[in-house]
Amino acid sequence: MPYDPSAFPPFAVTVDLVVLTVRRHALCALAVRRGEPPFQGRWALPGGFVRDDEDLSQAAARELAEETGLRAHGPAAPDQDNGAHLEQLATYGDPKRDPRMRVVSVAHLALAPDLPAPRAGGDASNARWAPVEELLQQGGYGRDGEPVAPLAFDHAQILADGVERARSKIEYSSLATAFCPTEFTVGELRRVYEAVWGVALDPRNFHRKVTGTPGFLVPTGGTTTRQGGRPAQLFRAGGATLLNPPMLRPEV
Amino acid sequence: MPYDPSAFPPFAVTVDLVVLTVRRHALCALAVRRGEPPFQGRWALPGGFVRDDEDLSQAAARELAEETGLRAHGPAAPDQDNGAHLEQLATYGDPKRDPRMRVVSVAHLALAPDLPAPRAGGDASNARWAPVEELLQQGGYGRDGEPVAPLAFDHAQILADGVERARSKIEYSSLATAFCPTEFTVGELRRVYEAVWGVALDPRNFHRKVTGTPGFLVPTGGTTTRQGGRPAQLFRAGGATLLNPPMLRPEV
DNA sequence: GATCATAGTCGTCTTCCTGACGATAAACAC
DNA sequence: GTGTTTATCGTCAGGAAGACGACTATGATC
Repeated sequence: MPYDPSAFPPFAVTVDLVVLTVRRHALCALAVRRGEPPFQGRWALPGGFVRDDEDLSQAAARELAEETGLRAHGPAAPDQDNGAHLEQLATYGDPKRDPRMRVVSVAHLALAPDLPAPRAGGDASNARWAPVEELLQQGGYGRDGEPVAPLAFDHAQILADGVERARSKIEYSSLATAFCPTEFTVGELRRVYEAVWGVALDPRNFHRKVTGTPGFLVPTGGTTTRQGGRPAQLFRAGGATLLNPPMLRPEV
Repeated sequence: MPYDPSAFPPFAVTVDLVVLTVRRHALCALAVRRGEPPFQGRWALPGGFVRDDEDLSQAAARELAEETGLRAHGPAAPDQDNGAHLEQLATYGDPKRDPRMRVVSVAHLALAPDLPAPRAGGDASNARWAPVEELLQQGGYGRDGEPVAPLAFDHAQILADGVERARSKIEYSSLATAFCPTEFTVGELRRVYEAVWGVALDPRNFHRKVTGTPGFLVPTGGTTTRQGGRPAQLFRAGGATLLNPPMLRPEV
């Protein structure tokens, strides 16, 4: 693949990942600790260089597998396996976003169920699920009272954009099911919405809405009591990807 | 800005523009004729290399100004001047999308009122507004009976994605006003929706909807009869950017 | 084992929004 | 004036959502 380097400025192209999940009623993102400068020791989004023969989505899927072990499927594919939803988010190319050189980062958004434990090259201390609220508060203090350093590079902005994308997209699509295991209850799905939006939803109206939307949920016949209380029906994600009319996010 | 070329594969980064407008009741996109290989003589989306000191949005705004003379304003800025709306669309990086070398293109979407005549370096024959329907039909025949060559590179895909973005975004935002001049009537705005969606809307329900949504339209006090018939009130775009509840796109 | 707490599920009622469509208003062409 | 075109207001029925009451089926507690 010959080219004339004088004809255009050379760029490094990376993919960065906003991997979201819901743990303990909170929206969490995967963060990895940087092992080398710049921003050594700081938390950052997982990511890496795009290889010479890779498409952008391939690179993102590869990084996702390396960091979490999750297989990815695109926005169009159904939620058959236990993989994560993966889609392109946006591209960030400020000339000064990386002090070393000109780097353009194609950010991707991944939504995963709670199950997997993070693994960054097998070193658990260098990867963690952190509440997005905690990752986004600049210069504040975490739950343990330790001062919180902001994310490396422009990753706070990328994370914020990814969270906003997720928040708006579960309104009009069935994407919230990507946060759930293969089989789940209406209540578990509702808790996903509540965690992502940070609001409380009326269980009765929510139940009516999701069970009344054709193609959204398919009953599996089983029930579970894992949430306590009366046994709940188990559902699988249906074929519908678009919700019409959408799920309404409460105002304030 | 030193870097080690062996540490990562070098990429060329370009911006491509999907510039949409509404002319004669049809959604049209700006196309330029390629003057050199590959795809010499074929129509393509305007675009170019990102410069070494430019942000991506700056590069897109520069290309837009070069091709159309339009000033751009971002998604957040109000529609004060006569500029065009400009936002990032998506990034395309298939390893084989450009036969010469590895090129990653950050596509942007611009929405402009009808006014400007295209100018590609002053040569009008090398730039034109074409109905998107015509640009997207692969291997068909245009209105003049001439065979239509598909757009260069993956630009048909990019254009299709841009059109889809515009179609969905005018549902829940006030973005349709970006297709209108500073002052416009309800009927003109309705014709924008009809052209972008390719459907007919009920004038009475549309009028009730847009005038009843707070912050969407601000009456200027003037009237016009430029559409014929009874004089219509003139409006300016209001401060509201999000439409809640959204404008509903008819099914079928 | 009765009681309680918890979560799930079904209904009702009111309100808001939309789609369908009738009716009137104000310009222009002839 | 008559007809045509576009704008604007009004009415009505149907659907969806928010608020909330009521009942059900578990496990936990006394």
